[in-house]
Amino acid sequence: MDIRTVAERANVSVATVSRTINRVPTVNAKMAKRVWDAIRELNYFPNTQARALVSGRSGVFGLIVSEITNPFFPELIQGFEDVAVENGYEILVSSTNYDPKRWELCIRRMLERKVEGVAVMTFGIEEPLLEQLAERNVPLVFIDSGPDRSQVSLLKVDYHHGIRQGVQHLAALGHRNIGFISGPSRLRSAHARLEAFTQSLRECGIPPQPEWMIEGDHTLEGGIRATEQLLAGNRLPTAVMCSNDMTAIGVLHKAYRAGLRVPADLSVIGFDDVQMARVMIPPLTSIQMSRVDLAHAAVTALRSHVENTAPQREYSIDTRLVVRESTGYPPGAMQDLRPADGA
Amino acid sequence: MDIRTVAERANVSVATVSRTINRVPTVNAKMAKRVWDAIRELNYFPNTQARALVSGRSGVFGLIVSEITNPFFPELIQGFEDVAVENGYEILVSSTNYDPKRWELCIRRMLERKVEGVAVMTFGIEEPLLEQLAERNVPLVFIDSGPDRSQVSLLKVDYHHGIRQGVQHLAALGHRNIGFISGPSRLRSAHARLEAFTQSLRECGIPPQPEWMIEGDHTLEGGIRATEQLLAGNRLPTAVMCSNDMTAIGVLHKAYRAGLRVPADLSVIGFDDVQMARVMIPPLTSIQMSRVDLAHAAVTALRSHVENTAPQREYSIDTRLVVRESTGYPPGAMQDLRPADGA
DNA sequence: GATTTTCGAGAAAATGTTTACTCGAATCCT
DNA sequence: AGGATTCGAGTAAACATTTTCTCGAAAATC
Repeated sequence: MDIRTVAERANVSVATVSRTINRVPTVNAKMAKRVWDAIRELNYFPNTQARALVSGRSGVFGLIVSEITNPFFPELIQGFEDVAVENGYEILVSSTNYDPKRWELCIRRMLERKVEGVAVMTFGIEEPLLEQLAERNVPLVFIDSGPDRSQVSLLKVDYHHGIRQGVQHLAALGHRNIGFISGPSRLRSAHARLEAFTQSLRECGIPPQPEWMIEGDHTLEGGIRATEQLLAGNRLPTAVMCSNDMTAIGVLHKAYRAGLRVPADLSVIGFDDVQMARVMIPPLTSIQMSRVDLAHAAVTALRSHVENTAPQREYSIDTRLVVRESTGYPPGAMQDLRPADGA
Repeated sequence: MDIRTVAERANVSVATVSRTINRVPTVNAKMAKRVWDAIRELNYFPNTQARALVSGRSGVFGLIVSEITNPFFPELIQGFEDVAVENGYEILVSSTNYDPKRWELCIRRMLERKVEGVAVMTFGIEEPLLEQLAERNVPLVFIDSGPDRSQVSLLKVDYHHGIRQGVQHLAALGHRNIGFISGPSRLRSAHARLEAFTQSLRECGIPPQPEWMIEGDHTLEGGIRATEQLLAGNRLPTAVMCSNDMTAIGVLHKAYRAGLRVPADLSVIGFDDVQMARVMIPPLTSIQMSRVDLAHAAVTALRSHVENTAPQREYSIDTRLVVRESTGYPPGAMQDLRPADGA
């Protein structure tokens, strides 16, 4: 069944059917009704590929994420899907798993399916591979930083705000010895978070301690390893901030293994505020970065490029501290804030 | 740049280029080389929409999941993506969030993009909506149960094996009072799990206690609520099995809130064995159902339908117990298995 | 060596849309 | 009222492929 069938049934030309479907205003209301009736009766819907072929527009946005199994990303994907579909776009999700081979496949898939724009929501970026997209003038959106070029937008995350809130929170509780487990150092965003941390530390008059700045990799295992490293040192910080929640969960786990009580012996702050943070034991204090905002901004940016309505180059995403129970007074402060029961 | 450009460059006809790309065996090796060279030099790749349009094959498989934010699903999606892409298919993922409105949108998206098959990996199924897919002869795969029709395959999960292992494990530890938090009762799979549980219980000579069979909804909140219900009763079981890991994590959380130690006061077993189970506090004993197996079987089933190579109607997926530390002797057994330190 | 068969490459139709162009009718202006 | 203009619907070209058919040349048969 195709548009011709509908045309015959409605006694109009195929062009009229097409115009009706695409809501071209010149079509007579009476005919439009005939067409819509025919469409409903036949349960017809247009063939996307034919449409895409002739119009040169696939109606698909690509979304590249680091790894779909990190709970941060599903929440992002969900948001992206929702707002994309709402605006009539389909999405093509692909995860790189930090593997260059997969990166290549990813890009290739995007290219083959002729996506109209790609949101690169991974934190590590393989610049040379993205060239292929840029070459073909595919609009792109990045988090934090990307090539400065037309057709490219940036989602600037205000790491500083949330991280400063976190540091101040810890400082207010009396912590002076605060560690940080960063993401992979080659990642700009990981660097930015670390930078925000040390700067916030200085603002609070606390000198950063290099021995407590550990490089993680944004995974559970990375968090566990980093904690081991911390435990192996001669002095332990009383609090540790993490570059993401998975890392923080790894820390929680290793602390439990090592018999360290959180927050009595060690306060922990995560970053992202994934759903799971709420039910960790203890519930994880974390810095929230809204996946919905991120997704919304990404789709908006992409849309504004393809439908070129004054494309904005930068969107800003803010972060804020969510205090739960993985942070408390440092050991020796002679107090324990942990409530007996809560929500 | 299109196939014509390649044809000119290679000095052959477009038909030959097409045949070369599609590896039709009749094309002369020498010409094929010329074509491949041209393709490489031009960095050409075929237009998927045109291809799909004429061949009537989109090369896309749909994947419908319940909710992408339940960690079970991302792992499944990842597996599905991997094996689909490996076989030259693209995937279109959509999540229903248990919302009939979204179900409808889901199906519509699948239909519009002309998917060649759909894996319905959600546990609740909206039969009437799926009619639309069946009508158009789209091959389908379901978990557990679905309409008995040609073009439909089933992934039969052997719940019994894993659940029996779980019950036996608990019984061996000395538990006689075992609760179960099921999924929504209208879900066949939830029912199947509950069934497997009560049967296993009987096999161990333990009479099932209706007051300890609580209906959850496969979410964190459901697990929390179910535990509250359990706590409100006059007798507490010494162990509780859950229909999925999210529920179990909710139980862990609520137990922590209520000051119940796991496993000293209450043993907990999950189902699915999501990645996160390993790092729960304490690490969660769970019944594993391999996402990779599931994904693999789903794609295999779909492929065998579209490439109709003797489509198999049923695939069986097994489950097995993974013992961690959320299970131990029941209170009063005067022993504590919890190790001082571990991995 | 002539006729038939096989083989492989090219020409062209077909796929389901959109959209520029065409063209008749209706409206408008003088 | 008659010509110009506007309006809206239909015709057909275009999109990038695949695939059927065609057809010439080479191979095989007698």
